[in-house]
Amino acid sequence: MPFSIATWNINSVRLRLPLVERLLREHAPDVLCLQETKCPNDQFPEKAFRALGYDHIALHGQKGYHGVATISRVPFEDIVRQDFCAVGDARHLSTRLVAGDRRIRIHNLYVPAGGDEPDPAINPKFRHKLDFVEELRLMNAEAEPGVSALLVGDLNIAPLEADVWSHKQLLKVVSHTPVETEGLLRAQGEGNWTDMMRRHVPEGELFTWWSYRNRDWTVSNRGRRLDHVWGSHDLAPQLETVEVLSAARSWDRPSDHVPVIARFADTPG
DNA sequence: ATGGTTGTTGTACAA
Repeated sequence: MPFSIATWNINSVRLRLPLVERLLREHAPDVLCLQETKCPNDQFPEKAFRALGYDHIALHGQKGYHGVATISRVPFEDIVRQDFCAVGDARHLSTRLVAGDRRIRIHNLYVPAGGDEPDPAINPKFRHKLDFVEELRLMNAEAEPGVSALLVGDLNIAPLEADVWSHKQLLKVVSHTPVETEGLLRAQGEGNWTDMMRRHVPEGELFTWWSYRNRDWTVSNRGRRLDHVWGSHDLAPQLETVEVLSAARSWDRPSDHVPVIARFADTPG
């Protein structure tokens, strides 16, 4: 059985429920990982997802800020919520499910944005972001024997030069500073993760986010790749496609992030 | 160099 997963920073799941429904109707991923739901668990619009065949819903929400949700057609075997940096933020949600002859652990993550000033000595939000990425180094794709792994979400860092519209102009801008990009790539390597988006599109610009602070995002195309799909190495040969739904940036009242969908083939034999 | 927009909440703050 093939397997597909979508990740999307939705920036309020209640406000943009029609957009999420459109994504599920038109692209029908097996699993959808949402970030920035900004929705307490008891107010999550579960009915709308069940109506579309997504009966299995794992939540880690909080009022007003952050919040992640994992929505699935297939049941979860296990659900874990990790409190990164022990500050009580709802920024991580881990689920495990069966897809064909595989078991897959899925980490859904929302890394702190980090504020505007890229100096941890004077900006506590940036300090928090760097600490969060440090903790991410401990998240290993091979942590569970016999279980494949995916790590998706808004990591709020664009690690490669081609992940931003101007490498030079963003070197001192939070999301693309060397301390962040090096930290993220270190976490990726130490955790035995494959960057599935770059496996599919090794070179050239690849963006998933365009600021609201440009009236028309298509004119200057000043994007960044803040959203990611990482997988355990065993899943890499199974990867068929990664699709960045850039068109969603122009949907009615859009999120500033667009969905990313990865599709995997069945294990041969 | 600066300011630009959006969502939630409350008349500020985070992104």
